[in-house]
Amino acid sequence: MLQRIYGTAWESQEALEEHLRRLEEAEKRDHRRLGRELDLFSTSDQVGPGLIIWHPKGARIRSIMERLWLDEHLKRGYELVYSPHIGKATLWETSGHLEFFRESMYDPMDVDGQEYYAKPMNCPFHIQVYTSTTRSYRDLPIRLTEMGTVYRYERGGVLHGLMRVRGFTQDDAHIFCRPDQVEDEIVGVVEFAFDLLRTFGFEEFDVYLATKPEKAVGADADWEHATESLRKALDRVGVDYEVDEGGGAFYGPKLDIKIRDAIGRSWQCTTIQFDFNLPERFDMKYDGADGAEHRPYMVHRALFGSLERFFGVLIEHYGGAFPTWLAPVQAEVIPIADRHIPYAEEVRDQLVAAGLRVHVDGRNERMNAKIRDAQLQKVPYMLVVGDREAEAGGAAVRLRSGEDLGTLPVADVLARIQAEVASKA
RNA sequence: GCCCACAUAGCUCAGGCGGUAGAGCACGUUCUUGGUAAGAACGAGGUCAUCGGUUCAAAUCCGAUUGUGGGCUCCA
Repeated sequence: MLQRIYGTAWESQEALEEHLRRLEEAEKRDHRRLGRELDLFSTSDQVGPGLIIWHPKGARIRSIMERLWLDEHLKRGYELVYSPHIGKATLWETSGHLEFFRESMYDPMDVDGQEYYAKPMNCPFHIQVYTSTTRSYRDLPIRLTEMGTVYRYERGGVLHGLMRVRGFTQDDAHIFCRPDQVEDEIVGVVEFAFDLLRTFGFEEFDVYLATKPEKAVGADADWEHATESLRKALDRVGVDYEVDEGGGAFYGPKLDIKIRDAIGRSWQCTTIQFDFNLPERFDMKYDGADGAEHRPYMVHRALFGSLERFFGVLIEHYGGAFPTWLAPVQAEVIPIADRHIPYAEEVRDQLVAAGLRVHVDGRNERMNAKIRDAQLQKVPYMLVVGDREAEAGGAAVRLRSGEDLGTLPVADVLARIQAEVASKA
């Protein structure tokens, strides 16, 4: 009989204690625990493992992420598309997914005698946009983006909270361009990625450039050009990276960005991948200046990676204490006694009218309990209102750090929160 | 998918070497109307994950299934 025994060894008592502290810190930040405590999301046995139910507070944060995502993409020349969640077997035969990715796909459903598969990736659909008409070299680059929800069969033992799931939404985009545009496109994507990740509070990154593996499709010259453009782009943007020799996908070289969270853990989110396979399979082309047909370069990229995973990382990074611009509830108005509820609602209405997310704690509890609960919910601003505040037309401001700002006019409270939101601090 | 462990109230857990279960928090009602991290009393809430086996009797023992956690492998 075989028995597995796990153990760890430490050089010193201090090293062990440090390790235990980290474990404890990680447990406090565990997104599954915070997801429940802060009422952000859940999973349900009735729905199925690896399928995420976004609750109002989690969905609030997601919608903020999605708005930012859309604005930034439109600013950067991407065009928004939407595609269906299922597609015919022939589509996945053409794409090669049934040949190479079948074990991650769910069994097909029968629709009028045709087999349809839930999509594990968005690319074939975006390619349909491209191939729906003839393309000129003047049309390129074409950048198509979509919050695309995909379904992948993941083995039971690997599922984990939001980090590894069976249905997830990618902030997907596909860039189709000419060889001479590749480098600038990659620079654009890399800069975009760092901008976006920094906005969400991440400062440290590990970048990996994965090159051609043994088994690969596509011409050597294309691989070289693509890999070179990745290198050059990284140099131009000025980031350090490691080369993962032979670690690319069979269809193209790639660049992965891992982010370091507040307690030093590393998470894979952003991925930028060339694809020499799909353009061939779907016979994508454009008319060149020379009058001949050419194959466009294709780049897949996801910056958040998946919204689910990124949200999980965000929760752990901030330990649930989201910055004000992301916080599902930005301010909790705390009436001291029942008679202050109408005034509390007035304050809330003023702030909500100005676009803030504000809630009144009108429960029959003592102010102390309401403050405690708002603290535990990690609400950035607590606005205590009693006789004095109602009289003065203000609110006593307490921050979740415990700091007491004293009584401020409602207009000042609004200005302060708005400034904080605008700075995304 | 593989190895190991676990599954008792919404949450965190206790108990139960076989005779149908408890606490704290949360929830409801009432009292209280309180000035910066938990006011009080009362109440409701569980076919002890599911299915099957052993037994006079299963929440408890056994098996399977499902789910969860940790690890392996793979990925967004």
